[in-house]
Amino acid sequence: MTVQRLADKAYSGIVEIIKADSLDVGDRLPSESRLAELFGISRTIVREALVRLASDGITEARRGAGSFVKSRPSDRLMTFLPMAELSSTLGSYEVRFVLEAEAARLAAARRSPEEMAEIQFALDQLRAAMLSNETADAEDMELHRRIVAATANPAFTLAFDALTGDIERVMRAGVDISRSRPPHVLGAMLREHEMIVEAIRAQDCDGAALAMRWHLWEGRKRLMPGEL
Amino acid sequence: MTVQRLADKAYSGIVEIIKADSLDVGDRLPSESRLAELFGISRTIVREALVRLASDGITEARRGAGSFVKSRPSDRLMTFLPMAELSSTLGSYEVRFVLEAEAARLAAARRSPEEMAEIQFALDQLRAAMLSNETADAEDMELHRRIVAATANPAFTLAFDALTGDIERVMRAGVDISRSRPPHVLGAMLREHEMIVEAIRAQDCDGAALAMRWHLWEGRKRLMPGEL
DNA sequence: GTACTGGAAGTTGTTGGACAGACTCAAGCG
DNA sequence: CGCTTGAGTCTGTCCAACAACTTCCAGTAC
Repeated sequence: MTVQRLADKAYSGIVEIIKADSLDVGDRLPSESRLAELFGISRTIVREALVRLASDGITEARRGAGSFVKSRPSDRLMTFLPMAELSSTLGSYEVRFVLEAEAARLAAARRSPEEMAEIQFALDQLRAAMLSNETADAEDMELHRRIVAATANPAFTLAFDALTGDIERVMRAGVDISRSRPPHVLGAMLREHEMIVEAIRAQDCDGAALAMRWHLWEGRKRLMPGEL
Repeated sequence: MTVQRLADKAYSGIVEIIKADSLDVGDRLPSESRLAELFGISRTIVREALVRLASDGITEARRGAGSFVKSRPSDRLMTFLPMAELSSTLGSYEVRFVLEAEAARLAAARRSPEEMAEIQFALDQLRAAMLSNETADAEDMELHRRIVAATANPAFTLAFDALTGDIERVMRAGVDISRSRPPHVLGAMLREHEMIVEAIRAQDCDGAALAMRWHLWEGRKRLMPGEL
């Protein structure tokens, strides 16, 4: 895929160092000069690798002090996947239950004629693929995505893309799901939070869901008082 | 927050160029030397910015040819937001309703003592921040994230991070929420899809949600027959 | 003994120049 | 017209140096 430039090798080399020496979060990496010497490349290239590592949130450079581990890359490469493989396919369904069921409801309410046509087309494609091929994963996914898209709510699509692993789409979409801050009704907000936490502590499932729904509803009202 | 190093300025400068000159996907950027001259900095620093832009999937460098636009940053910064600004903050709430309410329910059921302690800690932090500062957005977000994390389901966390714009975390997580294909019970599967589409066509909201839930449930049973 | 000061050493940030390898494009040749 | 060739351009890599900053310790003042 990617051409293995020297900077790429340096990148994985540094990741390797973090894993092999089991450097913890906050630990200091060898200096740029040292790494350059170690890999037999120039410091310039080591810097390029470090810039990318920093951009990926794995390391952090402090001028005059050194580069430090910010989050361990092994967390995603080793610990995370194997352990959670099963539970995440299962877990993915868990999320899709609530997400896509609601998306289907909204799609039914809001779909435009054009979106309906696209959904129908995706269904036809799926039918054709199923009859001819053995697998029709792509068509299946496409139909689901069309339905989600018909909610006319980009946030739904965003969540769906994230769940189905379409990271590229996620990045291309609106990243700043604006975090506009509500006015200072801090007291009420804090109380709502406390109610949620209390329900979770008490393992009161319905109570927790209800409190969260209430909190989000109030937050939305605070954010845009006009809208209903 | 971030110290404005020269490379950071170069990064936004290049983004600015792409937007201002409305460079399209596939168009070529000015050469590194030209950019260096333009910004009044050395080529090395321009390269650092380009490395990050490439790592972010915005540009792509081809040796001997130049750097090219791979995906327009304006798509997320300009085109997307202004049009959908209101609807996406509102829309974000719509999704969070269903997602976080269910997350709170699961968190209540599954939280470990450690996770409960973390949730409590986040709440304390939020309280402290609210009393001292004007804004406590970060603490608010952190509390919500802790609750979602207590579902013990990485897919929930993934969707949450995507919705709150924490793309870095999304990418760091396990990207391949494996798309293991169910065995070929194609006939049943197709019929379920048709029911969903039919409900959406008829604008039968509850029917659509129900059909989708049914479909996902059956799909999960097909995927792992043992698990209930 | 303790607290402050100063400086030396080490590290990242930035610069300018240099060369190799790869691509582009057009002039020139068959 | 089609192909080759070569000049010009561009990215990839290296080097040597200086600036700005942090860390740490020795030495001094109290």
